Amino acid sequence: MAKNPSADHAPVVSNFIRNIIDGDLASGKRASVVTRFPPEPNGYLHVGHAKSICLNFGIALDYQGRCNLRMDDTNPEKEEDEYAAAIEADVRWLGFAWDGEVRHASDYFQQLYDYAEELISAGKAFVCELNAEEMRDYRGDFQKPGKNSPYRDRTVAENLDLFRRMKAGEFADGSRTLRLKIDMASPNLNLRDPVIYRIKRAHHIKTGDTWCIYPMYDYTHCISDALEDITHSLCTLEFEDHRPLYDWVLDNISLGHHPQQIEFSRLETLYVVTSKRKLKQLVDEQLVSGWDDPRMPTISGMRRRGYSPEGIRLFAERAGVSKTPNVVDFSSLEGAVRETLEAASPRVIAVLDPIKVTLTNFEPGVTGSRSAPFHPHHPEFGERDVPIAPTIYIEREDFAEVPPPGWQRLTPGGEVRLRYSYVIKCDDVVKDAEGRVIELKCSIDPATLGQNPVGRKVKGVIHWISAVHAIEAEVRLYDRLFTVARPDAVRGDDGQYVDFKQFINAESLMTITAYVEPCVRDAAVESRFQFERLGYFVTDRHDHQPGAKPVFNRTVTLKDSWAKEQA
RNA sequence: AGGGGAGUCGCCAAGUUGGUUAAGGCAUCGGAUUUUGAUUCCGACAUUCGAGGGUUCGAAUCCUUCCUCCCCUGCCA
Repeated sequence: MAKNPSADHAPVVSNFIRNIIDGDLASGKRASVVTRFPPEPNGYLHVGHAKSICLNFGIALDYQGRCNLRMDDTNPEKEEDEYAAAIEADVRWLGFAWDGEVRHASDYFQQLYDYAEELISAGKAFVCELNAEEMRDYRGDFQKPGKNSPYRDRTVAENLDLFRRMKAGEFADGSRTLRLKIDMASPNLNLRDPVIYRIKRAHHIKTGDTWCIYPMYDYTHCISDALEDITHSLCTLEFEDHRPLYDWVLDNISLGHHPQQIEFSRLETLYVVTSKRKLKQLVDEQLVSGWDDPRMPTISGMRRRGYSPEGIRLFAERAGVSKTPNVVDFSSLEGAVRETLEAASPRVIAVLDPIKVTLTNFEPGVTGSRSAPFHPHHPEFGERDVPIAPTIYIEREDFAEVPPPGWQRLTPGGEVRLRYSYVIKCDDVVKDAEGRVIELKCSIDPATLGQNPVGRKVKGVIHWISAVHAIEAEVRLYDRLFTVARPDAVRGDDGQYVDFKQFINAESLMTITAYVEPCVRDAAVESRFQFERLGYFVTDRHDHQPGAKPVFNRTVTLKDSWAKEQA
């Protein structure tokens, strides 16, 4: 058994696919493991694809096999170079390397064509002239068997001639198809003489205008897999009904290799839509800034949001592989991301919603500052100075005039520790005409820098920043894009699905100006930080420029047991 | 004449040639540590495997009846 989990992979969890592979290796049915990830370049990859990527590439890694990246580009009307490029970038960013060059189903168009002639010659395929509507009618339905096409019994010579003329462009789009001769009475509709070639004059991203006939998915996928020596072809549950066709094609052409298709349940997340069509709608209708808007569940959106590849991989692993519905709350993803960010992110202080605090007994030359580590458990991250001055900002929500029970932060007359600095006491609250707190006058306990006060315990610690030392930064606070768990599955009074777009969270993006430590100004794009007590933030891939006013996206907040308790 | 799948703790998920205490993770709830109400650390968390019946010394695993959910009628993938 060639089980060899790579080091960066957590302990391998058994799943039914691994069991099949173990069995195949043990029995000698397979000598090695070759998988593939086969996206259609008709949109951006999302979190569901991430699971499939992790599964396919992860298995190849663990079994010391290979995994191909193959663009399933058989429908030129929907496919674009932009999508293909994004797919490659996303897979690479997730941390995986495909075997050799990127493959394309279109690389095999000639071979696919030749096998089609082979099937015709063997009397197993025919050129049909039924139009789409007639074909639907002839197909029958769940209750009724279909009827044979009137063109089903043409001679091999006639079929060959017609198919060649289809290829040569002699017929109009949609006027003819090549169909397999299987069984119009099959209870599996996929087997009722499926179409395998259609005429479509469309410019193809790879083959240009070379072809005017294009093969269909069912015919293409199995042959592509076989040509690439794939051993285990992993796909989602909705293809289970297609497996008999996958096998039929390979059993009826002169191609020796026969991969095994294995289906698993697709990953679904709550508070998210993952249909490419709906995601495209959000983009096209400008309800988000693009496919990589940080609120999008696309891989590029998650990347821009600041999610780590490690976190996404951890999430995929935790989601598991099975045939039962795999519905996972999006917060599970956030948890996995948070977990990977905890050890990896330098800490820095930022104040998002400031209240001015005047330190009334500040003494220049006497009141001191200390340096603070960039990570409390990793001294190798280094330290920086956190200067104090007579005027500082603290977070508005760290002060309460009338504190709830259990409050550990600042109150009138109360004490609190300034992170990495002194204990202060609030002596005075200054308000404006509307009664809003605009300033706090506090006094420092000079004996508390780097040491605990004697005779009393100060439990609370809050973050703060010196007003003169702080720099401004644009900070984008993101929240979930939808207000309901299943935005695409809500039914109205008439029982019909209501438009998912009406559940868009109006507060999913809030842009603010925050005060941050000056050391982040020169951070490169996609630098991740933990703003202490607030959460993880990343410099924006597109809008942040080192040296200029920083632009941060909030990746995810810290866990907050206090907030939970209050709720 | 319908076909194909799936039902194990709030969410994932092992376990299925029957063998006796039903893995693990997430979440949750306690408690300890903590100059992040974070992290870390300890501890708790399914007499029960969709329901009923049966076989057996013994069943989540075998038989049987029933219930629920998902997918399939593109010249999309």
